[in-house]
Amino acid sequence: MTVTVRFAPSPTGKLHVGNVRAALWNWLFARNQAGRFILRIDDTDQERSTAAYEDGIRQDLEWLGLVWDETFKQSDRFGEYDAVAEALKERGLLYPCYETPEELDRKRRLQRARGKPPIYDRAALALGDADVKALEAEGRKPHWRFKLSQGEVRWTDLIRGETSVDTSNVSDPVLVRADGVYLYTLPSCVDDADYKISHVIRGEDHVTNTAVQVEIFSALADIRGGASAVPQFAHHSLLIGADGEGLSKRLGSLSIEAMREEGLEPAAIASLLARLGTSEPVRPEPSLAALAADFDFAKAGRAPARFDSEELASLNAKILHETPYATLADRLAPLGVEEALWNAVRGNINALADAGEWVSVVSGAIDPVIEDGGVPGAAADLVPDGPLTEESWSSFVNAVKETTGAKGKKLFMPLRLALTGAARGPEMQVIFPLIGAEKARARLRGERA
RNA sequence: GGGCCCUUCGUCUAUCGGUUAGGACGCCAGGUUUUCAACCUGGAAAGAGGGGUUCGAUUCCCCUAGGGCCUGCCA
Repeated sequence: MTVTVRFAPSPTGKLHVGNVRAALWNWLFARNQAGRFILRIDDTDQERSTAAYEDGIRQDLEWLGLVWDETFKQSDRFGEYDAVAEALKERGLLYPCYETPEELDRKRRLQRARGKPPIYDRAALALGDADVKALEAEGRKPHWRFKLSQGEVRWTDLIRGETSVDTSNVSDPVLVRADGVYLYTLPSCVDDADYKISHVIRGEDHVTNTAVQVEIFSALADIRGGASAVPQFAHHSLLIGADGEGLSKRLGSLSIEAMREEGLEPAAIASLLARLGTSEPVRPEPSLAALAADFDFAKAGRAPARFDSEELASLNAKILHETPYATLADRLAPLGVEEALWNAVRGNINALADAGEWVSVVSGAIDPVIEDGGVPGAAADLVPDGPLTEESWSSFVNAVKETTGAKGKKLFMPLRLALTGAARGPEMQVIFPLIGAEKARARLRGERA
């Protein structure tokens, strides 16, 4: 059986670290198993779904390199859902309820106040024909709930091991809203079955949903007469913030779009999210292939893992440090960064855009920083003539040392400041020849050059 | 309130009753770079607390504490 997985975002918001981790794990598992990765857009709620969010999601996934083998939208499949819903109604597994949201809310409050779990009381099941007529006469439209077995649902979770949920602790889920909109539960099962999804990989926030959906898969198999096609499940732990608090409340700054705009490399994001919370050490991996190669559910931990954006920043720098010019040429060239400059500065930058700042140092004009004219002034006359090489720097510095008597930091820092205008940067040995003798002399004299 | 899950260095984790409790990242120190970064070497650093079970518990059981998730006509 070929492995088929899906990532199913709702286009009602942006992708963030949490859901992109689910996408990544699905993608990596598919790649590891030579399987297929499907992108499904869960847009049954046409009111809340927007084309802009959908485009954004696709753009983010492509940027990360999570290419899909197939994609579809749930809004194109209402006919399938309708057919299943009708069949469920015929079997009495999908029943109409007439409570308003306010009434349901009141019931739940009451149950809590009495120390009882807020589980739907199935009052609608006791309604007679006359009751229903009266309700409909009031103008009420029903919403539809799936009748749970109220038994134990078990599965062997690829991450959590033997897992069971007693569905008597769960309210019968609403599958269809009063306005006719399908909630995510039913379409998801229908699609998973129709697209032969073999593994459902998602966060542990879906564990109870899984129990419910396992029952729906059974009903589905019953309706369609085939063997039950319940996928395998893998529920990964969720991410929490570096401070140990849940991530869900403040995902704004953690959107993939924001990270892209900050200049983070997709490989850095993937390197962290693929292995955070696993026993595999997080290390910079420039390619998704390497991450896919050792992807294994057995390495996943069950405890929530902390997501730290500083860790991401440091991974980003390390990945840049080892990336050759050719790989990034299409992004570096527009910044005016040529290969020699890239090789000179890449070990010293945190974000790709930082390389652009060195362009003006080597080929543009900068204002030199002269704190004490002594060393630079003497050095200006000692800059060798002609083209500079990597050897030029040490002979130049030695000459300055002999002339001025300065050494160590007092020798070096004034030269760096005058020549580059900054207190830190790549090795002067490589940056000096790129600056060239002419600019070097001018800057050492304190002139803008 | 109820249900489920979790708890080993700062962080992610290994250990499947007997270990000097290992690794990675970070941190600290030294080296190197005549500076910073990078790099190299070394070092410090952990079983939440309390009860059991056992010859022996980080490991198995219970309680407590702490954390996460669910408890929607969201996904």
